[in-house]
Amino acid sequence: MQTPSPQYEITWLIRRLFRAMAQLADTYLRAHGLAAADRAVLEFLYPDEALSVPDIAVRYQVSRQHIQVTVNALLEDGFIVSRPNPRHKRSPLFALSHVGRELFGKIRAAESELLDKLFADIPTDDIERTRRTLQAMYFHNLEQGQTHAPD
Amino acid sequence: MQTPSPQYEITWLIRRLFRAMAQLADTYLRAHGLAAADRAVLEFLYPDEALSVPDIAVRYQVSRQHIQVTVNALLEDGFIVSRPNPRHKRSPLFALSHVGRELFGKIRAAESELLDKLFADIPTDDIERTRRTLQAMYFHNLEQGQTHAPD
DNA sequence: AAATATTGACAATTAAATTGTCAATTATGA
DNA sequence: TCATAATTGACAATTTAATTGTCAATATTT
Repeated sequence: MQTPSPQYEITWLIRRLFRAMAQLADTYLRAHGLAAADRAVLEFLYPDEALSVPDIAVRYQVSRQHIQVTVNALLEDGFIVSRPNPRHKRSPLFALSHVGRELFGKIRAAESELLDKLFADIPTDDIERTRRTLQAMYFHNLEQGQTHAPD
Repeated sequence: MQTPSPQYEITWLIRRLFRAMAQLADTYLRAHGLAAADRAVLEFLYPDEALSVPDIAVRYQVSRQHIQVTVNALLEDGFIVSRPNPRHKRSPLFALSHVGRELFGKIRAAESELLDKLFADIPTDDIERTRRTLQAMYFHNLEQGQTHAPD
């Protein structure tokens, strides 16, 4: 009945925006044969980080078995490559292949056009503050947050 | 390789935060026997709005059949009540029951404590700007956005 | 070396949602 | 007004993303 707090509205908007974005993303990800989890994996590897399957699962906060399947498929499709892991002899590290990096770059480029339109009316300063606020929320969550580790 | 634009980071953070929030919410929603879709329906009705099943489906951007099932269950559990719809004789409007309003109020109260902690370090002005920015993104999306209407 | 933990592979299951279909209304427009 | 088109609720089947469980192999720790 009362107006909800801005904090509450932010969480509400995050939920609504996520759905809207996911729906839009699905259309163009499918065009490349990718699902949301594939995209997440490529995204984690894009900053030239080589990660193991359990590493990615922890970051994505998803079961390692799920990421295992995703990674195996991406490997099969040639979007990522495996290399030996100095810290675990059994569990290799994965990095983007040339093809994978090119693909993800293309996706990012297409998205950046959409984003420019989406943020066209919003002052630069507000964009930066929004980024900082969400970043702080995310850090806060990582500190407190229940780790997804039933294994 | 280059630093991503703040716009991109915002969308990335929305995706990550959604997952983190959903995981947390699941734990306390389950305690009341509710799923995410139940919560969404109660949330849409909380501002004393009476909506039909198709109305809710459009707002939640989800198939009307899915909401139909959700609404039927909430009705059965006594969290919502139906009343005649002056604009459609066949499709009733739904509103929160006393019990439903009380339940959702309790959920909101519990959440507001979590939110206070989450936003504790963030300046009020930044919170308000973040809200406005996300709101603008959401409106923008609603205007352009592909309506989910395969029916 | 023995005990413990992690990992990959595979299978079964769950949960949220979509899609399809049908009959009954309800709205529209010629 | 009457015929036609669209909407709605009910039900079923299917899809998809993900979890959970289990096992053997390998690593790590004590």
